[in-house]
Amino acid sequence: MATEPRSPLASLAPATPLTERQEARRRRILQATTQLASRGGFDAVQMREVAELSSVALGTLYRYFPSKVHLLVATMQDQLEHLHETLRKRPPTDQDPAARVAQTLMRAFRAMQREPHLADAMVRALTFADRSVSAEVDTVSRLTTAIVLDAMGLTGRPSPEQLSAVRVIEHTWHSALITWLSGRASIAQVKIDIETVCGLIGTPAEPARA
Amino acid sequence: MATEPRSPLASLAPATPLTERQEARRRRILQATTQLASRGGFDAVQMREVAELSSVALGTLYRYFPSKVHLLVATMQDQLEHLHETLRKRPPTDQDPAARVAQTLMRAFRAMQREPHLADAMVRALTFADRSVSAEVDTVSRLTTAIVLDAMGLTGRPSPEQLSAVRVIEHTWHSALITWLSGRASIAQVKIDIETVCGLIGTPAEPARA
DNA sequence: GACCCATCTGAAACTTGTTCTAGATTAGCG
DNA sequence: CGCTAATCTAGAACAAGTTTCAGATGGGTC
Repeated sequence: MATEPRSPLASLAPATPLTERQEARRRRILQATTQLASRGGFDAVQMREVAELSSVALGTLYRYFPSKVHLLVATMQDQLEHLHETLRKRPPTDQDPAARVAQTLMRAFRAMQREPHLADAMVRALTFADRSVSAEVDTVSRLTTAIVLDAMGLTGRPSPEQLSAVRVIEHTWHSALITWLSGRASIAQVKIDIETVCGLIGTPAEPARA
Repeated sequence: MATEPRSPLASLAPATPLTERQEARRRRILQATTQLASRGGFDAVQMREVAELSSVALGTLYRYFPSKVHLLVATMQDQLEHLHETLRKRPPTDQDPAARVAQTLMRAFRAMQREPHLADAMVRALTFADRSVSAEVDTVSRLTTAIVLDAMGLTGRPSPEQLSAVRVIEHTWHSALITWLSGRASIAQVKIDIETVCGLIGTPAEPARA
C-alpha cells in the first residue's frame, strides 16, 4: 500500500485524460458488462467473455478495470448516474421528506426489478468488495447519499443526525436488496423495510413523539 | 431445483444422524475454517487447506459443505450459537429496550473487533451467498433475530411493527459491518449507526407512505 | 518519414473453487 | 464372520479470475 502504481484509468478524474479510442473502449466494456450481467447475473459476467464482447484483449480489460468487482462497481456507478439524472428531471412529489425518500428508493427498486440479474451482479459486487475497491465503492456510496439527500430536499447543510439517518437508510437499502435478490424476502417486505427505515427521517410538520 | 439429491449432512437436523466419527470430522472442519479465517479472512480460507488442516479429503469436505460459502455460513452459525449462549448467561442490563439491543449488538461488534479477519470471512460469505445457500443464510438470520428479540426482552409475541424494526436493525447491522470491514467506516461510526437504528424500537415511528 | 514509448493484442500460465473417478475403508446387517 | 452400500481418500481434471510476456500498433516528437 505505498504509492499507487495503478493505471491512469483508475479514478473518476483520470490523471491522463483518455483518448477518444480509449473512451470508446471503456464504454464498450461497460456496455458488454451490462449486457452479460442482465442475462445471467454475477456469474454470467466472465472476464474473457466481457473482453471478447467488447473487442478488447483480456489484458486490456484488466488495465481498465483491475478486477471483476471493480468492473461491476463501475457499472453500478454508471447506472446510478443515470438514475440520478432521471430523478433530477422527475423528482418525487410527496409533501413529506420521509415519504419522498421512500418513493425515490422504491423507484430505484422497481428499476432493479426490471433487470434483476443486472441488479444481482452489481449489488453482490458492491457488498463483496474488499479494501482494494474501497475508493470506488465510496464513490457509489456518495452518489447514493446524494440521491437520498436530494429526495429529502433539505435546505442548507444536513445535520449530523440527518447524516446518520441517511447512512442507516443506505444500509437498509443495500441489505434489503440482498435479501430480495437471494430470494429470502419478498418485494412487499422490501417495501415495508424501506418505509420503516425512512421513519428515521424527522417529519418537520410533526413534533417528536413521546 | 427438483428433489434434493443432496448429502444427508446438509441440514441442521440431518435425515441420517451423524456417526461419532462424522461429527468429529465436521467439528475438525469448522475448527480448521475458523483458524484459517482468523489468520487471513475470506481469502485465507482455501478449500484445499481446510481439507488438509482438518485431515479430510477434498471430496469429503465438499460432501459436508457444498461450497466455500456454505462452509463459512455454517461457521457463522456456529459462532452465533456461542454468542447466543453467552448473552443468555449475561444479558444486557439497561432499562430501555432500545439501549439493550444497542448494547447487545455492540457486544457482538466488539467480539468481531477481536477477530476482524474471521468476521471478514463470515460476513462477506453471508452477503455474497446466492440462492443455493438461502436455507443456511436464513438459519443465521433467524438466530440473529432471536438474539435481538431476546435483547428487547418482550413479553408475548412481537408485533408486525416490531418485526419490521428488527429486520431493519439486522440490515443495518450487516451493512455497517461490511463498511467497517472494508475500511470505509470507523468503529465510532458503526456505533452511531447502531444506536440510530435502535431508535426505531422504543418509539414506533410511522412508516412513510410511498 | 523515422523513432520512441505507452498501450494493446494474443496466448499461455498460474491460482483456487469445484467436479469427477477409481479404489480403499467403514458401518450396518444377516 | 462375510456381504453390501455408503462413505472416504488420493489425485486428476476442469472452470474462471488473474498474471505475465513477447510482439504488434498507435500517437507524439524530431
